[in-house]
Amino acid sequence: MSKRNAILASATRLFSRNGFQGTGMAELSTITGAATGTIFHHFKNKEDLFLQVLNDVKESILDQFDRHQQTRRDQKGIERVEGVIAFYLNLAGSMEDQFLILHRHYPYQMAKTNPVCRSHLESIYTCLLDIFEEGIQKGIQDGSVAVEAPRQTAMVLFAMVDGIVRLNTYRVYDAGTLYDSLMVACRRLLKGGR
Amino acid sequence: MSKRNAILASATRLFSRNGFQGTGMAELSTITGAATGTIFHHFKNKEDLFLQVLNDVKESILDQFDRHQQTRRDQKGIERVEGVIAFYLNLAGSMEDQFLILHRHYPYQMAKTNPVCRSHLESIYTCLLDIFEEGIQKGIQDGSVAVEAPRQTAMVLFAMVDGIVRLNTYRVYDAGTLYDSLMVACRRLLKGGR
DNA sequence: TAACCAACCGAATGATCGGTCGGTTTTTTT
DNA sequence: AAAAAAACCGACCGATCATTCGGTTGGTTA
Repeated sequence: MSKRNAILASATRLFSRNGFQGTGMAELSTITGAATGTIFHHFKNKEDLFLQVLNDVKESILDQFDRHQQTRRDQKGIERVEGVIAFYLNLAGSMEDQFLILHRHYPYQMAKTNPVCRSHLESIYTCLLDIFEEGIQKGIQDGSVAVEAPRQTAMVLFAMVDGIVRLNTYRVYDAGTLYDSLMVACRRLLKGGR
Repeated sequence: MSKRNAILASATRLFSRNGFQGTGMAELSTITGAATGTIFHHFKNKEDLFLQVLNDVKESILDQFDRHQQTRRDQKGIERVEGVIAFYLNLAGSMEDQFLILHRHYPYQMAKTNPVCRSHLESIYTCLLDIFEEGIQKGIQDGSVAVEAPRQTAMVLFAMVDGIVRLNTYRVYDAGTLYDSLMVACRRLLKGGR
């Protein structure tokens, strides 16, 4: 692996575990075996490095979901939504570091002043919400979903799923057993009262 | 106001806005007008200061919810839950700094090694989940709520509400218009399929 | 082979960090 | 009023921070 990629990989892990301010270039240098000079040869500063990491996070997450969207196109709307949720929960487990970066506060703080950062975050959330909404829309058409406002419902649904992932990450409570309850809640929410 | 309280108040604001590592004692000294020596006279170090802040956050949030629980005891279960959600959303707006600290990552990281920190966080989440669950239990008894697992449902409900608050804080999307959708989702979720 | 260039190195830099300490002022106690 | 205690001050400390810079290396091009 090239030094540049090694730096990016380790930076992803450090940023996710220790945050932006908690990650030191000296530490990164030790772990990767690259001199500090080398790091700054490839990335113009710490913020630039973080943006590259965020860009990779964006691309890998979007890539995963795009690939998932290609499968099982024959399912009913409600089944697609349930499939997306299951995929989301699974991905949050297998791409822990990437999701942890998104669950930290720093990116959103940086997004206030840095348009590149903001753009990455918007791309990710737009993609995720679109996927949820698409399933809902399809469900409305085939009768498997009964809601009035698809976009808002997609947001509420996303907030719920992502909230569960967070509860699980924080480990204040064991939320690992909540997946079934989450699915039940999803079905009730979409099939609607009455 | 005493210097100690001024330090605590400013520390709450700084920790919530800039995080633990992003908050400097020199900055805190400038803002409060207290010399750095004074800060360390009242708090033995930065971590201790943070724990005091977190303790205040815990006490004020628990106090607010305890007070809210004393009101409208005649309501049906479903109405109580809806009232709690409305109160939660309202509180997240009026106690922005306190909620922001809870939505940051640092406290949960610190909780892994610091039992005092962990205890504060557990108190808060236990209280909140108990309140949600209590409403659900009452609803099951009076027939206004139909779910099978009250505790798990309380967690899912909490994840949903807190997720909406986060979406609103991050401001990647305007979630301010989601409160109605959230209430609809809550009702569907509790009144059940069929 | 000479010139070039990107990758790489690590010592050095100034700024900033959390934290200390000896001393002064203010408040409380007696 | 005297003494004790608590609050407060700010210069100072060593460590660590992100970043710089002059120089070396190894492969590619002219």
